[in-house]
Amino acid sequence: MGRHKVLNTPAIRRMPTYFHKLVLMQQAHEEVVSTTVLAKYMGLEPIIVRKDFELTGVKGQPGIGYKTHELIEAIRSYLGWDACKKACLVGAGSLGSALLGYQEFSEYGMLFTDVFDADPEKIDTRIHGHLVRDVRQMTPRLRQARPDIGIICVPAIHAQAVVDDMIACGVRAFWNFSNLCLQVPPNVVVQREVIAGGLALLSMKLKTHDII
Amino acid sequence: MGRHKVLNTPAIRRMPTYFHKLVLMQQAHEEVVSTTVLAKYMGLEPIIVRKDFELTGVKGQPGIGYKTHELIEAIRSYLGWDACKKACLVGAGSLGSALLGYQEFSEYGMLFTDVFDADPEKIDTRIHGHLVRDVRQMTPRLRQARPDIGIICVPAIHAQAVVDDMIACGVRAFWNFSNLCLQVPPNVVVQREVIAGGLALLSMKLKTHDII
DNA sequence: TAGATTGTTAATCGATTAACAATC
DNA sequence: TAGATTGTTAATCGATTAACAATC
Repeated sequence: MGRHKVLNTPAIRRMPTYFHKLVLMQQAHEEVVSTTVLAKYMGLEPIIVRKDFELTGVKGQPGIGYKTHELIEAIRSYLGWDACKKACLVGAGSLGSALLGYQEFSEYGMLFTDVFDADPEKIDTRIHGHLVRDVRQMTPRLRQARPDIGIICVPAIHAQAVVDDMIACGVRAFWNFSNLCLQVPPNVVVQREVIAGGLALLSMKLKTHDII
Repeated sequence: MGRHKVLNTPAIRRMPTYFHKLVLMQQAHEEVVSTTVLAKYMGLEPIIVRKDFELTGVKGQPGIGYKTHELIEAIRSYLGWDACKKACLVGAGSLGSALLGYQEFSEYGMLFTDVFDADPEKIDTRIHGHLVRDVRQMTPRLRQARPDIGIICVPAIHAQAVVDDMIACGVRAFWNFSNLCLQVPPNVVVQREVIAGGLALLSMKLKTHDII
C-alpha cells in the first residue's frame, strides 16, 4: 500500500544538508572538508557524518579529509539526484507557490513540467515562471507528459481524488503535502511531509527545556 | 548548541497524524477507535500505534479500542499542545504565507502574535488576517511581546542575523525553515525543517521501486 | 614528531516487531 | 463461544556511538 521500508532513513534525511553546505563550500573554493567541520556546523558528532559518507561509497584521506567535489558527486549519485525527474504540481496556493520558487530543486534533478489549479484567478497566469493550467485539463495532458512525480498541494478534500486521477494517468510516485494519508495501490510510492510533525518535536523540546 | 536529544522522535512525529485523524473521526461521531483502523489508514502495523499510544499514558479497553476523545486529549497533553505558545514569524514570502494560513496551528496551541518582513510592498498589509510589520521594528516590539517561538522564513542570507536579534530579545526556541543550520547558544532550541530531506527519501523510493 | 583525520570493527542504545495472556 | 482488541514482556533489528589502528 505504498509503504515500503527505506533503510538508513535518518542518514538519507541528513544528506541534503551536507549536500547544500558542500556546494556553498565549493563555491568558496574550499576544496577539502573534514567531518569535524560539517559535524560542528550541523550540531552532530563527526562519527555520524563519517558513517553517512561511508554509505555513499566515497573515500577520504586519513589525516586530511574528503575532496569537496567528490563528496558532492557521491551524495548526488547516492540519492539518485543525477537522474532527471519530471514533476507535476497540483494546487498553486501559498505552499505550492513556495515549492515552485525553490530554485534548489533543479540542482536535485527535479523539474516542474506541469502545474495545475482549480482557481480561475490563477489559471493561465505564471507563478515563478511556471504556467498554471486548469486542473480539468490534467488527465489529457498527463497522459502525454508522463511526469515521474506528483506533488500534492491541494486542500485535503480534493487530495485523494487528484491522486486517483494521477494514478490513472500512470503516475507512480507522490510527494504529499496534504494533511491526509493517501490510499494508493502497492506499486505506488508516497512521501508525505507532515509539517505538524516538526511542531510536535519543537513542542517536546520546549517542554524538556522548560521554555514553556 | 541547541541540539538536544529528544527520545521517541519517530513516535512524536507520528502523533500529529493520529491527532488529526482522530479529530476528524470525532467530528464523524466515531466515539471508539482501534489501532487496527488507524494503522491501516497510516500504512503502519497496529503494534506501532499501540506502542505510541502507550507513551501518552492513555488506556484502551481490550477487545474494544480507545475512546476517541481520551486519545485526543492524551496526545494533546503529551505533546504539550494544551499550552499556548506565542509565535513570531519572520519572512512573509510564499512559505511564510502558507504557514500563516494553516488554521490547524491554533488547535496545536500555537498562535501567531507577530509577523515581520523587509519588503515595503508587504509591510502594513495583512496576510491571512495577520498584520505584517517592518522588520526594523522587530527588536523593540519583541522585547514587549516576548514570543515563545521564532519562525524563520527569511532568505538564507538573513536567517542567522534575524535569529541573533531574536535571541537578544529573549527568544529561546526557533522553527527554522531556512536552508541553513542556525548557530545558537546551548540554552536555545531549534527545530529545522528540511524540505529537501523529504525529496531525498522520495528519490530513494523511486530508485528502490525502479520508477526512474 | 604531534595533531588531525579517516576507516573499520565492536559495543551500546533505542525503536520496532513478535508473542501471547487477558479482556470485552 | 469466537473474534477482535489491548497490555505487557521478550526478541530482533537497525542506528548511533566508542575505540583504535592507519594515514597524512
